[in-house]
Amino acid sequence: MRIEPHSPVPIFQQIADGVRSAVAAGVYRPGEMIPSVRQLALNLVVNPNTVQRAYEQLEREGLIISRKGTGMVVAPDSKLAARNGVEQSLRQAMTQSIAQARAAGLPRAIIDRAYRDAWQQSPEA
Amino acid sequence: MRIEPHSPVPIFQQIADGVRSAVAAGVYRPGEMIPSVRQLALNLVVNPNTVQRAYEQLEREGLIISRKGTGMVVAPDSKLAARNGVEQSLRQAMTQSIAQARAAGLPRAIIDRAYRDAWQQSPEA
Amino acid sequence: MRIEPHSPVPIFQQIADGVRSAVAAGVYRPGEMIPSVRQLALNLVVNPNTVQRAYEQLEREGLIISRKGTGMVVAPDSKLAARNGVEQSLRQAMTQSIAQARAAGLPRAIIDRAYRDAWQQSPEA
Amino acid sequence: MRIEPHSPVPIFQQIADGVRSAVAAGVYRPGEMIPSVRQLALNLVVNPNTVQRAYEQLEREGLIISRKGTGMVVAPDSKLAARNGVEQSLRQAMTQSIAQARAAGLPRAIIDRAYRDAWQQSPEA
DNA sequence: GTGGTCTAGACCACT
DNA sequence: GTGGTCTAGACCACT
Repeated sequence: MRIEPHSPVPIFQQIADGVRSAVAAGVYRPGEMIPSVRQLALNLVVNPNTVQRAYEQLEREGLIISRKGTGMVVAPDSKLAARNGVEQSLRQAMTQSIAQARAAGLPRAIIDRAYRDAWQQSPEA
Repeated sequence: MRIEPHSPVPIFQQIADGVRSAVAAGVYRPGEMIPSVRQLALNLVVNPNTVQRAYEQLEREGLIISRKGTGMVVAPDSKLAARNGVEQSLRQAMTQSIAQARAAGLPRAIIDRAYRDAWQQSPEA
Repeated sequence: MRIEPHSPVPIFQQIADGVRSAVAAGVYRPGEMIPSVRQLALNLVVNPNTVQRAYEQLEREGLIISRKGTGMVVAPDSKLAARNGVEQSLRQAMTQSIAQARAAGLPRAIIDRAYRDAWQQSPEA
Repeated sequence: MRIEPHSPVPIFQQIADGVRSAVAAGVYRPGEMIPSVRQLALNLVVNPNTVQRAYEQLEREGLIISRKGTGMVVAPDSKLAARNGVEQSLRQAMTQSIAQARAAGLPRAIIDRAYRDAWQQSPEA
């Protein structure tokens, strides 16, 4: 997981997105523990409070469960929920991108090609 | 043009994107004037300073030219430049969206469907 | 609104409860502004971050709306929502108190008297 | 006895409350032994240190007495003391709940109904 | 001035 | 060591 410090997307949001994605991909499975607040903060070279905020959001979403003194555990049935969350934000981004492109008068051929090219550039899962 | 005040994308950026898109679509043509800072600020319910910042960015991009005392004019040959700008940001957004979805393990069928659905939801140009 | 710094209830939670209560009571009405983060922090002799956290929670509950550069506004229809929130936490506290008292074998007469006495001690609204 | 791990009330406090309630109810009688630290920790799925802290508090209150090598014994005359402790915390909770509800403008009818409903929901002693 | 995010550093409850 | 809360202080976007 990489943090882009100059992105307009807040760092804590990037962290939450990254962990959600990892849960969706099955990197962390229900019942497993995810990195501790302090550990992940060290890895990402980020303040622990920032990681804490990301984890709080994921707990509100029901993806993880916090246990004092023990750590954070991936919630049961969280994989599907995470996948849905990722798909939802994908759809939102797609819709907005395409709407903007069409508003600017880009022809369908151009947009379709952008989509295909994006596929080829993205790393395989 | 709509402003989303809670988006992580700064408002001035959203405004710049919107105007660029309008130039690309030919809504504003080379030599024509675009809305005054105050006028657009009123329309979007936004502070004039914010519009000002957006216009400064577009001027740096060469899409518009300020004429003292009269206002901002669309630069000659700006339509193609605007189109290219819009396409570029489209490609960037697509690439990032798809990369995120694949990282989360979403299968191609899901992503393709999201793309098709996004097309149907977007208003015709 | 008073903060009890040694209460086990977190300060930010006490602040959120206090503002929710004020909205429910009609002290702040829909469309009106509530004290700024910094102002309330000064009043309560508390760090601005702590107030910020309380306001974030209220925004998630839909009771208030934040506007960058302007301040926080009470949401429309928020009074009823706030009242419901207060009533819900009242019921929860009551249920727990009574359950504990009965578990300890306190007779109904004692519990009823505690309830009546509590009424007399509480200040009129 | 149930522990709510996410309650703002510290776990050791919840445990102390539970044991005090049991003594008040006569579940544990003067001279009898209460569960060992380890045993109760296992039951509640809690760390022994936490139970230890709860017992220390009860010992300070004079409700239980530690006998080296054998365990904790319920103190003589402790039943009445425990009852008084439970009643006192009941009154405190009631007073605070009602004060909060009235501050939020809830009418008496609503509060009375919450009280009656709480009675019906609580299990018989 | 106003909200939003972040760092640095501290203390608490719990394991 | 682990999560949860809080202070002090800074910078950013927006009004």
